[in-house]
Amino acid sequence: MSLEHILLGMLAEPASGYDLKAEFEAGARHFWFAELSQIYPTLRRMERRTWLTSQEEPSPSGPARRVYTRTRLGTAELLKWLRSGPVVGVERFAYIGQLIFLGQLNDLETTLAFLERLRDLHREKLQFLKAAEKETSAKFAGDPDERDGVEFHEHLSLRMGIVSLGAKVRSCNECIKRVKDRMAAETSHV
Amino acid sequence: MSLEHILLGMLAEPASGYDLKAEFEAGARHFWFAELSQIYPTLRRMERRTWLTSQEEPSPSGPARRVYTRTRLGTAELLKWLRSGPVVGVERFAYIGQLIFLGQLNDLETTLAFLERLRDLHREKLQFLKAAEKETSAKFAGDPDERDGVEFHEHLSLRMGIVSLGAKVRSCNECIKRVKDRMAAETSHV
DNA sequence: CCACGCATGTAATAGGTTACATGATTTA
DNA sequence: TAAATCATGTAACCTATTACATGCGTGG
Repeated sequence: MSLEHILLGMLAEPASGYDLKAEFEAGARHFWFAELSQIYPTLRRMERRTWLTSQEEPSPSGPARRVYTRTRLGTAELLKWLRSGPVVGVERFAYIGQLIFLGQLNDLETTLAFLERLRDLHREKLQFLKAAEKETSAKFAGDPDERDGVEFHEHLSLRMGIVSLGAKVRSCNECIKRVKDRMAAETSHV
Repeated sequence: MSLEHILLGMLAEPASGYDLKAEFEAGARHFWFAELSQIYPTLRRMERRTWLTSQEEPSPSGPARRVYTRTRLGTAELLKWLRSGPVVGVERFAYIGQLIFLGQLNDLETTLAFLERLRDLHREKLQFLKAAEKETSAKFAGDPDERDGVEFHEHLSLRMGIVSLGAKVRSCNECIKRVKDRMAAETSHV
């Protein structure tokens, strides 16, 4: 399972399940996501495996927080995962299937609307990543070398997301052009 | 669930579970994948819902085949799904997390090896898609307008995959360059 | 007093993988 | 006769989503 390893990575500093969920919402959302109802039992399981320890802490506002700390064993497991090479799981892109099957409808107007909507969805995510990059690069305006290792790697991951989402937007635009050309060709020689 | 809709789309022509699995292996693999042990019960469920009907057919080689045919109800469901707009599920990219967490190791050699391996994995998939595009575009060398709607849409989906994977390869190369620059900067002013 | 944010969890269900079971026909 | 391909399925398990339950503290 990867969620366990993602949580190990996020637990460089001690945090509660609630904190980790907030981190998914705030920034990690572009590469992973988990519900609280999955996070809580997963943390418990990891504690049983002695990858984590937990302490209950009173909260200034609300019920007691259970704060998890990564153990040496947990850190060792994380390193093992990182050194095992990139984990590229099976990818499932329903919208690519939809695009293919729209051929059975053969209504280019619908295909066009579909592609424009898809482009807008990609564009929204792209804006989010670009905003995040702008925010961090402002901090290192003078000398990008000042970034520490963690910040440098975070920046790499943002660059990856930005380049790859930018291409998705462009690929939608390319397809939109192809559809428009085909529509024009159809009306002209019918 | 999307697998049901993917199968509906693939059943433009009657096919068995075994056939559908083969189609996933051959070409649909770049956007979806399912095991036989998931396909068989799913087809049965769809039949109970009257989206499909099935007939047993003797096989020339091997046990009887259960061939599924899409009903008008199944087709209606497919169209409903297609017209509901692009389905962009939650994306989980473990390797982006790994790249971020490699910052905690802060061993640029390991990051470099990771990125090179990731690029090679993306490149392999890209080669597969490019080969598929070449194969089909050879068929329509003279006039691309000769493609029917199905072939046209299949081509669009290939273009999307090629542009987007190409960008992933490039984003790896960009990151590799950044890592090398940082390594050079480190050795020079230490 | 009610809504909202903080905080933890369980239960039921759905989606997906791995392992196992069965048996026919073809090819080496 | 053994292995490979064809063909269908079940069972156990893991992963993930949705719905539900509980309760504290703060601000309107």
